[in-house]
Amino acid sequence: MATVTIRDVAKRAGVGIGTVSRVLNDSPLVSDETRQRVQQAIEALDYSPSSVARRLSRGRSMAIAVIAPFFVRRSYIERLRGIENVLAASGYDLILYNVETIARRDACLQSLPRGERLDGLLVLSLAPTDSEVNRLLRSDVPTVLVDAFHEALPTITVDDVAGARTAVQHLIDLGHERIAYIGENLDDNPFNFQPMIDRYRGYRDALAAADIPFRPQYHCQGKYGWREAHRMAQSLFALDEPPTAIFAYSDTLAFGVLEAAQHSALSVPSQLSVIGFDDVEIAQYFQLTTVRQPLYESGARGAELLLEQIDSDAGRPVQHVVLPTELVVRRTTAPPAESLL
Amino acid sequence: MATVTIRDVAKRAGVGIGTVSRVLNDSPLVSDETRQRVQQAIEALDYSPSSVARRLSRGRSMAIAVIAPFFVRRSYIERLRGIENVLAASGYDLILYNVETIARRDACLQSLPRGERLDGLLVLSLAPTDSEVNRLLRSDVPTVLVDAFHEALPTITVDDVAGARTAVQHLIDLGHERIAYIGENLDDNPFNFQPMIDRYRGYRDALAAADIPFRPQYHCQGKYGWREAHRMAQSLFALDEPPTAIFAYSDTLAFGVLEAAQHSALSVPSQLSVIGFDDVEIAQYFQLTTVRQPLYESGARGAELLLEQIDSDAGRPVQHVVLPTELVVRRTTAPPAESLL
DNA sequence: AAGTGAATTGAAACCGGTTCCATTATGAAG
DNA sequence: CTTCATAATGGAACCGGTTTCAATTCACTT
Repeated sequence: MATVTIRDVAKRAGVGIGTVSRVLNDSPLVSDETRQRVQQAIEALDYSPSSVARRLSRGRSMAIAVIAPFFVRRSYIERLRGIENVLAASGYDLILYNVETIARRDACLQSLPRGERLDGLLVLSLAPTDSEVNRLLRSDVPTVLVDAFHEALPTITVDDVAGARTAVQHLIDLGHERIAYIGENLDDNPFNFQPMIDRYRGYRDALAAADIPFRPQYHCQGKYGWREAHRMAQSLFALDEPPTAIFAYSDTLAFGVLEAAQHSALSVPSQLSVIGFDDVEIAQYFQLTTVRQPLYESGARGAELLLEQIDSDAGRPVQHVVLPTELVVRRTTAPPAESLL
Repeated sequence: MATVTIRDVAKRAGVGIGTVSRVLNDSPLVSDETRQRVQQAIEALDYSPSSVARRLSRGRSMAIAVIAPFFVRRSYIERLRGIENVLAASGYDLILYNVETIARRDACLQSLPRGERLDGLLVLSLAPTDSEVNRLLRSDVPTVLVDAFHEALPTITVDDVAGARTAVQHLIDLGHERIAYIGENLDDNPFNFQPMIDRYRGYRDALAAADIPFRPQYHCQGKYGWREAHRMAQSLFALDEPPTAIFAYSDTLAFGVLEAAQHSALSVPSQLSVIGFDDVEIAQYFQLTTVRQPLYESGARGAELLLEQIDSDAGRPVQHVVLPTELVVRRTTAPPAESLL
C-alpha cells in the first residue's frame, strides 16, 4: 500500500499543498467550500499525515521521555500512572526509558538530550550529577525531576524527612522508646536515591527531639526487599533488649517485618508496633499503619510542570514543589506492652 | 544554542554532507583520513544527528507502541517489563499508550496505525475486533498480540483453560468436591479479556471431567478487586453447604478470599483451601498456592516476535505461541477437613 | 599512452510535512 | 474608476537527515 502524501491529496482536491496543510491544521484562512473539497479528498484517499514529517518541519518532536528505574519498586509505577494520565491528554507521546543498572542510567542521561530531539524529559527518582545537569541545561531540553532534587532544575519531591519524623513521633507519642529502623544500606546507594538518606534523617531527628538516645544496634541496613527485611527484623528480636516498635523504610519492608513477627509469634501491635512508608495499595489490606505519600500526584504534578516549562519556553525561575505526607494510622501500631514506669 | 546540523559539520570538516552522513553510518566508503577529520568536526561542534530527520528520510520511525490497560492489574506491569527489556536492546523507542476506558481503547486502535508512523505495535490483553484487525493488516504496521488472541495476527498467549483445569484438578486430587469459583462478571467484559472466559471454562471442564456436578451457587461473579472478592467469599461461607475449596480467578482475588477466611476465623488450609492464578510476587509472601503464568516471558517473547516480524517484512505465516502454566503448590491448599466417606 | 575499474567524494534529489511569500480575487473606500 | 486592504490560494523554500548518481582521482592493465 503506497503511502498517501499531502501532495496526492492536493492533486485530488485540485488545490495546492499549502491549502491542504491549512485544512489539516484548522487554519481559518481556508474557505468553507475548499475545506470541504479537501476533506473529501482526505477521506477518499484514507489519508493521514505523517507525524515524523510534521515533527521535522515543526521542529518539535511531540515526545517526552520518562526515565526511571520503574520495575524495582512498586511505587514508581504509581508515579508513572500519574505522568501517563497527564501526558495522554496533552498530545505528547510518552517514551519509556527503563533503567535498572547504573551503566544504563549513565548512558540514558548522556545520550537522551543529545541524539533524540525530545520536547521534554522527566527523570524519576534518579538524582543527576552536576555535570549531567549542566549537560541538560545546555541541551535546551526542558527537564523536571520527580522524587529527586537538584537546585538548578524544577523538582517535585516529598518531604521525606518530615514524613519519617511524623512516623517516629507517632511511635513516641504512643509511648515507645525502643524504636528500631529498618532500611537500605546507606553506604551502597548507586542510584543516589535521596529518600534513603532523608527517611533515616527523619528517624534520627525525631529520636533526638524526644531526647531518646540513638542505639546503633537498632539501625538495620540491608538490601531492599521484604525477605531481607524479615531477616533484619529477626535479628532485632534476638537482641537482649529488643525494640518495641519498628519503623520500616517502606511498606514493602514493613511487610517483611510483619511476617517475621508472625513467624516469631510476636503479636502486632500488642507486642510489636510496625509502621511503614508509602501507603501502597496493599498496605490497607494488611491494615498497616504507614506514612502516605502522594505517588500518583507526584507524577501528575511533574508532568504538568514539564508541560508548563515547554510552553513557556522562556527561562522562568525553577520551581521546587514539595508535596506533603500524611500519617495513616491503622492497626499495626499501639502503645508498648510493658508500662513504662 | 542554535542547532548544529550535518551541513555545519560538513563545512567545518571541508567535506560534503554525504561524506558526513557516511561517517555517521559507518559506511566503508570513506577514507580513514577523511573519517578522522569529520569525527573531529563532530566533536568540536558537539554535534548529534536529529533522530527525527533521520527517521523521515529513512522512512522508519524506530518506535514501537505498546498499548495496554497497564495500571488496572499488577500483571501487566510485569509483562511490560519483559517488553521493555527486549526493546531496550533493539534500538527501538517504546511509546506507551495506556488504556483505561473503552473510549480510549477504541481511539487508540483506530488512530495509532494511522497518524503515527510506527514500526510496530504491541497490543496487550486487548482483543481487537475483526474490523480493527483488518485496519491493522491494511496499515502495514506489524502487530503482535500478547495475552489476547486473533486468528489473523501473531499472538502470545497462555493456556488459561489448561491452567485453570490444573488448579481445580489439584483441589480434586486433594479430595475436594465442593469447589467454588470466584471471578469477574462474565457478562460485563468491555475489554473482551479472554482469560476471564477461559479460566472459568477450565474450572467447568475440570469439574465435568471428574463428574462433579456444577453448582451455580458456587460460581461467584463480581467486580475486580480483593475487596469484592472478600465479599463474595463471605457469601460463600454463609451457604448451607459452604465450599471446602475456592479457586480464585487471580492472586489478587485469592488474597481477598484469604482475608475473608481470616475474618470468619476459618483456618486455611485446614478448613478452607484457596488457590489463585498468576503467581505475582507477593503470592510467595502469602504462601499462596497458585498457577504460575510466565508474565515477564510473555512480554519478552511478544517483543521478540514483533522484532522478527519487522525485520522480515515479508508476510510470513502468523505464529501463535502458547506458553505453559505451572502449578505452584504452597500452603493454602490441603485435603478437606471432613473425611469424605 | 590510452583504457579500465575501484575507491572516494560532492551535491542533487528526496522523505512529507509547515511556513512564508507572492499572487489573485473581492469588496469597500475615496 | 482607481486605490487599497483583506481573504484565499498556490507553490517554493525549508526542516535535517539518507541515498543515488555522476565526477574525480589514482593505480594498474595492455
